[in-house]
Amino acid sequence: MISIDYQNRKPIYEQIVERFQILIIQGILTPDSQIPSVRTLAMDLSINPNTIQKAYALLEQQGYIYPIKGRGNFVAHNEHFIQQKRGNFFEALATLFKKGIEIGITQAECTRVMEAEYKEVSHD
Amino acid sequence: MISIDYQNRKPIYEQIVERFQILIIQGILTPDSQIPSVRTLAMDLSINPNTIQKAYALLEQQGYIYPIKGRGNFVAHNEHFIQQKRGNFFEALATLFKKGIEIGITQAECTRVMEAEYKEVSHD
Amino acid sequence: MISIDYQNRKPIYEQIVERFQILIIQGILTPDSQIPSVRTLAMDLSINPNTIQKAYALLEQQGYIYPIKGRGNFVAHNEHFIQQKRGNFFEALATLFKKGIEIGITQAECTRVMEAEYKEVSHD
Amino acid sequence: MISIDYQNRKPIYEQIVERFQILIIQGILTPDSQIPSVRTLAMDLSINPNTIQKAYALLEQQGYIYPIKGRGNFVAHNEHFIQQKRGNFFEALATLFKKGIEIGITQAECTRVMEAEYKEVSHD
DNA sequence: GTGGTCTAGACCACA
DNA sequence: GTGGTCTAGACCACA
Repeated sequence: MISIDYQNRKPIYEQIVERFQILIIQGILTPDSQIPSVRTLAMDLSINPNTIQKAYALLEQQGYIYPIKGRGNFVAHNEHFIQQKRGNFFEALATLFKKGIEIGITQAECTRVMEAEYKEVSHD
Repeated sequence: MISIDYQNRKPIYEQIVERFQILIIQGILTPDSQIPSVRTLAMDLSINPNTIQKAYALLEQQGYIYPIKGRGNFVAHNEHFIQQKRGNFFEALATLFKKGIEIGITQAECTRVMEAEYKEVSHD
Repeated sequence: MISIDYQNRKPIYEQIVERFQILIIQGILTPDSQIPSVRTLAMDLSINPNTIQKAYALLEQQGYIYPIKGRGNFVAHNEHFIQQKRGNFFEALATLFKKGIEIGITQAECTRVMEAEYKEVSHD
Repeated sequence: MISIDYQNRKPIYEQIVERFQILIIQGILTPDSQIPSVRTLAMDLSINPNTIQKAYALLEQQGYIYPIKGRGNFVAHNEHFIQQKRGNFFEALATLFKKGIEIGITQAECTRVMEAEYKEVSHD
């Protein structure tokens, strides 16, 4: 369920954080269910445990997961972070539109891209 | 015309590169016009000449500017890179929409953001 | 595998870039294999790490290598750049013949040089 | 008769030197004929007189021209430098073939380029 | 004065 | 340990 894209310029720990965020928001990982241990996931992805550690620390800090000492990490039940994610998205979108406007991209061109992406989904 | 945002996580040299790209694409810097010398710009922004050097080297490599030895750097006349920039934008936009879809953002919500940004521009 | 010619007027970083290009094109450095770290190579050649950094940055930009943060740099698998290199060669060759023609060099003389070089190789 | 290519990475003074060498070798500039003064040529090409000065100094040093104080610079009559030029050419050609061999260019491919260039000339 | 190369050395993020 | 960014400063070729 977690995979790493080494071509991606984003740091690995960030990729892991985002992947878990999406799985939790989409409800694929349900509240109170256990997530893989640091060691297990590190082995599975064959990356440094420090990296997983860092990702889990961030997820905990953001309220996505909670630890139980000696047992492991579990998905929190908190609807709050969906709003955070949505906020981040809208901010990123607005920033991108600003950049597009700077280089002369028209609204019509953006609409075309948007429709293409959303149509693709409705076919699934 | 060039300013640095130290809050920005982007490296200084990248900020400079992007700023020049926009000024050139928008036609504010016209072909064959001279851009500030490495030393001058370094002084103006009070940063190290090496950092400017790096930015200029990238701009040259991407075809935005060309150097004349002993004279300085000049804006190239190449319509080619506008297309590159546009391509990058559309790719980034599509990627962002994909992310939005993953967290349940609707097309209507994206449209609202888009219209807000484009209306702001038409008011200028 | 990498050596520097201080007599050569070419900058050190360029010599390093070209050396790696050849090693990669010849398949001596295979795709996904790791190349020496910036610091290691700098120590081995007893030059400044920044110079290696610059060479690696260029190789990355040209698609010859790709970095994994915190791990190192690796040879990319891209057949594309062999064509680039070939193109560059043919262009350089044509330019040189034009110069030869200007000073009255005959085709027969060029052929003689060519055969000498290619014979030398077949003896290896 | 002299023109400068600013796109060319070669320094201007070198371009001027080479251009004169060719004109002299080809006999277009005949022995004892006067070449333009430093100032005149600098004006015509609208470049720095220092640059012409440097070019003429090199040409004199290589025996292509000789100065007469108060009168100007004149073409020398020396068949010697044609041999030099030829030597340089053959050396450059051999070096280039070596590079081509390194990246797997065949002799047949080189021959094709050579024939194309020489055919083009015979049509003139 | 102009850009280009290089060294020495610091500091940071990431794994 | 690994690469990436940046500063300070020197030295060079070129115009």
